[in-house]
Amino acid sequence: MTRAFDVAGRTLGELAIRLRRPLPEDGSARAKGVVGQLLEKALGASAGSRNEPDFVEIGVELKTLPVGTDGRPKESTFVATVPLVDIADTDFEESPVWHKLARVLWIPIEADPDKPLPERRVGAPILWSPSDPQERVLRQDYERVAGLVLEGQFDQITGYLGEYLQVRPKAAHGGVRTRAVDIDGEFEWTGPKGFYLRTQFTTQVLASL
Amino acid sequence: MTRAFDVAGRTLGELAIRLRRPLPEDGSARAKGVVGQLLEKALGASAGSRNEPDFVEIGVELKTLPVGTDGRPKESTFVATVPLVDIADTDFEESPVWHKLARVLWIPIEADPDKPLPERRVGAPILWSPSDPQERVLRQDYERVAGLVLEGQFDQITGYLGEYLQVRPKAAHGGVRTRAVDIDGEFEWTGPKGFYLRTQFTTQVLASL
DNA sequence: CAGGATCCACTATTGGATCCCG
DNA sequence: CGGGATCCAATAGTGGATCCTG
Repeated sequence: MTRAFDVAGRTLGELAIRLRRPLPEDGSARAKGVVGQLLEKALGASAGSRNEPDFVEIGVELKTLPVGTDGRPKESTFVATVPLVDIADTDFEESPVWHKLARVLWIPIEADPDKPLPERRVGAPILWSPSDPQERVLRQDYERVAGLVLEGQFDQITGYLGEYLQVRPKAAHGGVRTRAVDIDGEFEWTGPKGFYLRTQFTTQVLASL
Repeated sequence: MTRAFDVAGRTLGELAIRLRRPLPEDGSARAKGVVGQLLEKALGASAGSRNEPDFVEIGVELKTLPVGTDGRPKESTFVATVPLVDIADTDFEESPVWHKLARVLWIPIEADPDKPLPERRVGAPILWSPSDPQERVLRQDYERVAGLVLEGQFDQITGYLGEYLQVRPKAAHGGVRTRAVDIDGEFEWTGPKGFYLRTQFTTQVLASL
């Protein structure tokens, strides 16, 4: 938290120079993900861990959150890939989704598309855990999807499902196929998918503070 | 209710013929309001009453409600004109808004824009009164507007105000001006306004049945 | 003009598609 | 490919403008 408050108020340009990392001028499609990775470095997150929080020792996941001039999130938040092969074996408590959402350090980032990336400022950090009601809804959303995966109903898994947690494609482009296991244990090809938090939900999280 | 159930399921064309009233073919801008007036005749509403329910004797207001193929309302519902001169003297209980909303006979009407007006069907009637929580919100929305009218803050009265009840222009066109009284008792010119129920709210009303 | 309403241009939302880095 | 995300075309929503009848 000390490190997080230290970067609060600084521009992305300042952070990039300090860390000797390149930073594109514009916040266009060419910059997807770079801000998240810049903040990981800036806060000293353990990089490259799999299905584990960014700060393994303290069980904290780092998430940057693009916010508009009104302070509200502009986009949904990627949480984790949907396991299309072995979701059967993971209860919610043991799922990557829960591991990542149990404790999140939210870092709001200015995201006015007209403002050059280096000039955008980092906001005040928020260390958050789901409330009990929030956890219940997240679990319900997760289990609904898990059930459909188990039944091999991959086509019924669309972005419309889920109150807080939704499922959307997660790939370089729509043509990417990955293997999944249907209810009979047979392989099937389908598009890779990811769990995302709806913007509505992260708006609610920020507003409650 | 007997009359209302009698017209349920019939087409607007059937009603028009029976009542010997003309009915435009298309549901375009040229037909605004005609369906409401057709149903008034069909159900024998007392016509031309001022700030009183359509069925004065039993205190029931008739409202047609355009619904899509999914059965949900497609438009907001006009309730009453905003009194810009003498709202000061009317508490919510004595207001035209409350007089009209205390008991409403909702008549859903098919409103697929591609379907000719005479072919559209009348739905099952719903006799409704606000629940206590609904009434509280309606009162709050009303009183907020009443307060602004009393202060002469006519420009602050926009469609954004109100959870269930909103205020929108009510005139033949934007250039129409009417007289209002400001906080000092002076006359001022402003656009005529009306109270409307948000589509969200009437959706909730229909869904609760 | 008042009562009965809908039209529609614009904004907000969003779900599917896409992009960067190592 | 997996982890970090945003883009954007299409849809849904809404507030101001407008239209009919008597």
